[in-house]
Amino acid sequence: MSDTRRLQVLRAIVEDYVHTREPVGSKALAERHNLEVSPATIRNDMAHLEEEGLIAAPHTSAGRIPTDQGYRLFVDKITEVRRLSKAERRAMDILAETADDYDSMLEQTVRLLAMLTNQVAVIQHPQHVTARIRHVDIVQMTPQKALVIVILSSGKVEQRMVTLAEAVSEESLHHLGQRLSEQLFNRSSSALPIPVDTLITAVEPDLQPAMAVVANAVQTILESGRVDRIVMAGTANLARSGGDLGPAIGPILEALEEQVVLLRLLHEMQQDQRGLSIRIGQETSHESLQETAVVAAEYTPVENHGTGAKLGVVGPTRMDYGSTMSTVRAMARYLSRILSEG
Amino acid sequence: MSDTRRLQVLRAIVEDYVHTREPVGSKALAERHNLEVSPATIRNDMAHLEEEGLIAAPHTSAGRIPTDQGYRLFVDKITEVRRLSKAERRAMDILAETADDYDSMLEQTVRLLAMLTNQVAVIQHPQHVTARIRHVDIVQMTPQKALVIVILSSGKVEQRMVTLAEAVSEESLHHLGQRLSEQLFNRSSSALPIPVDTLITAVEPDLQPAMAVVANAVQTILESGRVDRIVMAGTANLARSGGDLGPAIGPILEALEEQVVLLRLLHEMQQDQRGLSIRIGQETSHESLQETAVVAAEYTPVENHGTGAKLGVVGPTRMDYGSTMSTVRAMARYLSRILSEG
DNA sequence: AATTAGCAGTCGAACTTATCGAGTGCTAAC
DNA sequence: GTTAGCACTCGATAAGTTCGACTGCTAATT
Repeated sequence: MSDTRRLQVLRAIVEDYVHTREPVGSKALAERHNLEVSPATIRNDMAHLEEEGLIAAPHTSAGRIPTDQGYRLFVDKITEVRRLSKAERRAMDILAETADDYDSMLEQTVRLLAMLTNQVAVIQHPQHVTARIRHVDIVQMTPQKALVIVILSSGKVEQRMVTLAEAVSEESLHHLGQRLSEQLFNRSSSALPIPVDTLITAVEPDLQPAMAVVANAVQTILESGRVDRIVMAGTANLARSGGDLGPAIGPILEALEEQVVLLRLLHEMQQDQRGLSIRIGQETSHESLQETAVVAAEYTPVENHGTGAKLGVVGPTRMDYGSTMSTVRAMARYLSRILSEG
Repeated sequence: MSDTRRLQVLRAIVEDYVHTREPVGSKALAERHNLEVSPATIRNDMAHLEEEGLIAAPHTSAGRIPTDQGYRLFVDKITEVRRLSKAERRAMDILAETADDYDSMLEQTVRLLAMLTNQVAVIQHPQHVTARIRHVDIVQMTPQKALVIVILSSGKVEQRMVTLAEAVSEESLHHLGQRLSEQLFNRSSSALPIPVDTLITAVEPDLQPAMAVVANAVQTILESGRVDRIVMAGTANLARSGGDLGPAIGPILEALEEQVVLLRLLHEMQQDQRGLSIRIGQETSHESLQETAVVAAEYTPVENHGTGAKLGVVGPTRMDYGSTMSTVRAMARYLSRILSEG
């Protein structure tokens, strides 16, 4: 028994099924792919594949479809990560030019990823962990309200409104901002907590209450920066991808809106040697995502592995893994590059 | 012929249909609502209503369902805007406490609105038009890159990365920021364009190229602030609301992701005397939204009518208008209040 | 003029039955 | 290890049937 032909058969099944959305039978396989053997032989192979749990038959008299394990093997051993098409490269290059601020950068990228893959795309907001404090600014909004703004080396700008116990002059606020900037400059945002007490005693007594409020706000900002967030695009692709997922689409959307689920999942996923992390069907270990697969890759502005955030797509298990994988990986590399450049 | 009873019949049809999702017949109506007339009489009324185009029968031998015009009449003349339940009030109050920065404020609100109405909720980002420049800040990121930050009186913080032709010291950048702050302070963000030339000539010659870049960035920021944006939540509710919208859900999601469509629609909608704007079915004049209705209301931090942004929900035409309308209106008022407070 | 009872007629939904054919597994021959 | 042949399975499709919820109309009633 030729073991490699079995894999060829599996590959053929996956490819055909992905393409036609219908269970594929031995005859069709023999015709469409030049395996150079008869349908009967293929049937034997299919029987083996079924025993190993790689494919399954919806009904006795129907063709076979890949199981989650089948897709897994396909993804791990069989498929090759494609090269990008010129059009895809072009789209990315164009994107690079129109990017200005941080948030819209991510937003545009996630849209592009959704378009290119025809799937739901997600990007995890980079965490602050490695970012350093670049500047702190305090702006008076009303006599008793002020906006505390923290700018990080990553280019991210965080803000928070605070209410002061009593009115503080604009100059004083500015002064406080300068103090904070000096004291916290280049401090890693993950080195917590900031020395609030020291900061307070370092200013004139009459400003100490204000400083307390403001310093706490900075602290809160840094903490909330560690909370993950996600930007998403292309949810319409879920529906468009056909009655494929059928009525399950509702729960999937719910799970996606429930960002926590996705974040946990992304967090758990380990990158393989190809620079991709993939979860298929039950591997997502989430009820509503049984019929979906997640293809993700890390992107990091610098070479600090482990803290990098992820980006990826969510689609039906029956997806074109080859092209999805390559697009996701390319997009991750691309985003890393852009972010490193500034 | 009692004209008011006809309306009662219409109301009953709308209510029953919204509740059961099934065409409602004369017999069922006579039983469930105490109209005190026989089914035959109701049939006569229904014939009239059908003539007027307010209801229609899917098949000859089926009950009637309201047409878009039927819903419209129902909304305009019949339904009353309900009061909020205690639970709803509570949810809003809790929200008020957890709000800190601008964006997450809107995000939380839109989620709450989606939850309360069980529909897709949208909030239009407030436009800058009435906001004034509060502060401009420039922070060095790398020797040749700087982040330009504009803080508006509304509390919104806008940012943009710029690349300088040649390295500029941190102090010089700061200096430029101060100049811009002074010159542009309290300038309405809609008063355009800013006097770039004047600003440039007001600084030392060696800083003029940098000033040019930076001033242009500010200009761009102010302009982009006039571009509308939308935050959205609860897309899963679209699917959950049952096969109701059926396969049409895909195009609807697409239309929603295409924010432009929604923005145009919201823009066109005029608020009625109750403080609500509603579009039903074809009134949306958008292909994919034929089966949906939009209920929106303006919210404004201050009493500058006309420039206020809108918030609302998108759902199937077959929705509970009464409760949706009240929730949307309450949320608009609530958001106005929060934003006015700071 | 409005209301009502009665009744014939319509038509989709749901159920039944029959047919068709793609696909399988098995056996025996190559 | 491969292949041809064959009996068998079973879902999908089509066609036919029944059932019942409704309607619209007419004629009687208030």
